[in-house]
Amino acid sequence: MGRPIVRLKDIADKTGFSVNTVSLALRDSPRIPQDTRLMIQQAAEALNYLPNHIAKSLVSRETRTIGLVLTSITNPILTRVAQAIELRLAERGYLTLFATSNGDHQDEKKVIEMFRSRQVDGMLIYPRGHRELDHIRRLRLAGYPVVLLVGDTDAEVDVVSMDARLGGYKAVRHLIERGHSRIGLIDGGQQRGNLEKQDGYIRALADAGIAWDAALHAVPAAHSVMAGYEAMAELMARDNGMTAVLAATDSMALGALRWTQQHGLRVPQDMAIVGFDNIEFAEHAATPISSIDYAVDRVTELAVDRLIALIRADGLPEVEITLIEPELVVRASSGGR
Amino acid sequence: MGRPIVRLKDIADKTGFSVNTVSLALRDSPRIPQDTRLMIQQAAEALNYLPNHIAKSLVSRETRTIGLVLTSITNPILTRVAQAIELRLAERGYLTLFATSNGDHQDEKKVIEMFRSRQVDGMLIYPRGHRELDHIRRLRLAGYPVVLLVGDTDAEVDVVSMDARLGGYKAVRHLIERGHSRIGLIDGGQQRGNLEKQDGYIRALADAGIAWDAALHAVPAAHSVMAGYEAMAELMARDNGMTAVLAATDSMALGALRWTQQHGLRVPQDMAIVGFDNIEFAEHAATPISSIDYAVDRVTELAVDRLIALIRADGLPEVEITLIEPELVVRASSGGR
DNA sequence: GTCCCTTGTATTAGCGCTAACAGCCTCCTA
DNA sequence: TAGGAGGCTGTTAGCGCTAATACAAGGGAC
Repeated sequence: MGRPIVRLKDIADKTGFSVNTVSLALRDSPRIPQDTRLMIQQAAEALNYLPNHIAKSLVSRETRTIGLVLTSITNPILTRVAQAIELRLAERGYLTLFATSNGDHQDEKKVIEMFRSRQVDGMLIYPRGHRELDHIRRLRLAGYPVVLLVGDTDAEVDVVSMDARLGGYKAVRHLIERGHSRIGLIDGGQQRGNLEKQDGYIRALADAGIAWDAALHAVPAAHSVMAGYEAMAELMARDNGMTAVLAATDSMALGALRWTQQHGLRVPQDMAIVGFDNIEFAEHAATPISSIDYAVDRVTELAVDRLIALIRADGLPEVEITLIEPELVVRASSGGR
Repeated sequence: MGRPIVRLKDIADKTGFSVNTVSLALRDSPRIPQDTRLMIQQAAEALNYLPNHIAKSLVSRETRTIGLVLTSITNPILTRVAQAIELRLAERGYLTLFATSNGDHQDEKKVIEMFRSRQVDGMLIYPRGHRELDHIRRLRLAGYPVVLLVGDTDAEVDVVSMDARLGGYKAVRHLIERGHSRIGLIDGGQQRGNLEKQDGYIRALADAGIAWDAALHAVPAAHSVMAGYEAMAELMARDNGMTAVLAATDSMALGALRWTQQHGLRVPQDMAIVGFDNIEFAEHAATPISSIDYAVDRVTELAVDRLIALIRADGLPEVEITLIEPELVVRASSGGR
């Protein structure tokens, strides 16, 4: 490869100053007179000098890099989150190292180790599950700035997240207000806030005096449109009197909608549908789908703010859990407009 | 933050060996006898040692990091590409530094400089446009491994990409075969392969003896569903006798479909629709949409292979342009099945 | 003219690691 | 028993940069 690497030394040789003087001049130190500074800066420009960030990091002990750990991105909302985070971090002068855990606990641990080895200044993590946060807690205790992008009040690590429980609650309450009492749940499995969604669902039902009914509960293997379609088929086959359904992601809600279309059900008259995340395709579906909005901007902004606050902090600040109240966007699929 | 950093020195102090011996032992050098090696490795484990990748990079002159430059991710296909790339690079021991250019030329340049400054081993770039590749060509000439993820045969830089021109050609030929001659084009502007798509469109028409008609051409500002919807409205308002439409992305195709639904047009009888990228939501739309498949797996695999080959290469290998022939997936929106 | 202070610069050390080399044993061979 | 060969480990230097310190020259105050 042999790239032509221009170092401070080369500028020093060219201008006749020492490496240290060049370093100071390029950093606009007042200790170097203006004339000298300009001359050195011009020489640097002429040589097309680019500072070696690696060497700088070794000295300064900060890389200005943060690690973003995601599970596999099947859910479109995660990509929006990732992009928004990258953008906000870039604004603050940080680059984003990116890795996916594939929803596997061992992989998640390995990825975090890699990031540590590369001396990232902090990490934003979508953990695989809520039950296994010990390794992340240890990270925090070791003084590593970490913010989880999903979590609960008992995480013992900083969290900035959409309040999925409240989202589930709001969605179901909305359906109950529209007169539904047999409300299905297409769940998302153990991953990423779905236990909270399920919990919100259960509480809203309970508050209305409606008991949990396993016959109304489906847990597909994936989060895809197809998974939603099949879950809907399964629920309908059970002949459970269902008149409304809540899906843990909009993709699955779209799958459910598709099933109703193909089987001659009218939405919302025969079947009301509510999804999660409020992705673009939910709004523009054949029947626009009501959805719990993810508030990507607020979540990512607060998460990045918090992470940078942790990086700048001295000691080990108190854990802060920020759950953002999500809005329900009512559309035709649940009788809106 | 003051994290407790364990260095080789700490292991050396604990075991009584020198730093160098420790370093060799941890790298399983045959020059260190087995017993010593084991003992040192255990000590390292006990201290929870993690090698400092930054320091290693400074010496080895490789960071095992590659930079991925994307335009803004509104197009869902880009996120799939990004994820697939991250995965393949991870398999080969590389981490992915991630940055978006926002479709701005200056930002693109700045991002590339940042990556250089951070000594990435190579870059994968979705350039903003095809007309401004000079800075990337210079990168290549300076010996930097670069692969473009979109491009044309005259790029003078390595390219691995879907053959968008051929995709456009195939889509239009398909529509012509189904009897259409007034075929609209909802274009994607100058960005990311859309000039090629347009060119394919024009050639297919020309081959069938049909002239280009500006009245059938719309160029929305974005790639969103809404943009497709509005472009469709604009095309229909022109009263141009259009019976089929090709959209440069599936998102826009979905917008076009939505317009037809709201205005009582039957698809495909009154209006055939074909999109690009074959995203999940195209397949499961109210009327499943025909689409040119992106072949994410092949593109990303070949791109990563090529990049790593360039990284390992000695000199400056010949430019290699790989355009992958895309398949047309015919669905109901253009009369399939 | 001495002293001190400022100004501008060079020198040195060190970040954590690797690579090249040097040195000291022990053991074998002639 | 001298001499060499190997095995094992330590020493030194250097990656490109920054920070601390040293130092030389010039200018003022007394």
